Amino acid sequence: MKIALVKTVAIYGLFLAGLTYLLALIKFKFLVRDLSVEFYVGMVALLFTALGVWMGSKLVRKKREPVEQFVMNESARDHLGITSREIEVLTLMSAGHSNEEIAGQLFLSLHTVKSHVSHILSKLDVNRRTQAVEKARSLHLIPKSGSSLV
Amino acid sequence: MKIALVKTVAIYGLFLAGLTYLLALIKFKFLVRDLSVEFYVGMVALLFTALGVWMGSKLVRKKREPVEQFVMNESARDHLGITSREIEVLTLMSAGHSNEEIAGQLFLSLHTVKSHVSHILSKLDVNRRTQAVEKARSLHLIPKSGSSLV
DNA sequence: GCGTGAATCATACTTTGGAGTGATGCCCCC
DNA sequence: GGGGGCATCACTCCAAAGTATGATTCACGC
Repeated sequence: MKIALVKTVAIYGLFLAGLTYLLALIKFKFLVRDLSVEFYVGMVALLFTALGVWMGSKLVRKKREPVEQFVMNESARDHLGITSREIEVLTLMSAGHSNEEIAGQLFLSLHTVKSHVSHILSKLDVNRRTQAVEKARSLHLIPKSGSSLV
Repeated sequence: MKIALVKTVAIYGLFLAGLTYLLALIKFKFLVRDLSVEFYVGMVALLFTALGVWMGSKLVRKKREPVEQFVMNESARDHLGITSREIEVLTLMSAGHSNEEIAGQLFLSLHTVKSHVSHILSKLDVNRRTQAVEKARSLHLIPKSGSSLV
């Protein structure tokens, strides 16, 4: 994470240096002091401002993008003793599926699904599936609504 | 919204112009062509890059901050014909409350709550409360989980 | 090899949810 | 002043969810 940031900054730094050199070169090769210095400076300022905006937005976006994607809160899961199979059931529950639909999708009997759901409810210390989904989301055991899963 | 953005850009543009003028002035007043042009250009480039980064991050942040807070999707609500009372029930449903609990909190009979819930389900075109909550969230009829409400 | 725990399926039972239908009072609007 | 939508309450019926308890199989670890 931190290394990637430093690398990005370094790359932009090198890019900046190269661009500066190039500009100076162009000035001496082709413009030969004929153009006003103010105009030249203005061009440089514009160019580097644009570069700065680009670089800044790139850095900011790098910092924010990972917030969107889901990472499982493993410690909470382990602490509550919730198994991977229960997470599967929980995920389908959160999509609004009935026990019977979950049974169909996971190739289980309705009994087994009910058993899993019961365990989930007791482990999350709630007594309704809707509450279980709420709690699981707030504990980052399952993604927020709207996220796509396989 | 859009006006504020334009205003911000205009202010930064003016600031840029002023800074350019100031730099040119300084060059002619005090450095008098003694310093190498490359060094001068480098300074300008650095300064304006920094300005660009600042400006860029400012603009990006302006765009992202309001995303956090909840705004009701009025058009969707009106289009589906969902009433304010139904939104109240929906909100409590989304917190995982049972019909009886909702009845208690809103000082209603269980029958009335069931009636509201039925209307909500048919208006949202679903047949389970968990799905209704999912759909209502995705339509921005109710806040995402974790948001605080009165 | 024996205990432990996950995953599976089962039976029996209670509670909650949801569909269908209908009634009443209220307010707004033509 | 009558129709329409909303909010409220009511009753029935069936489906789904949840509780309780327990059996079986399998894998893992000491």
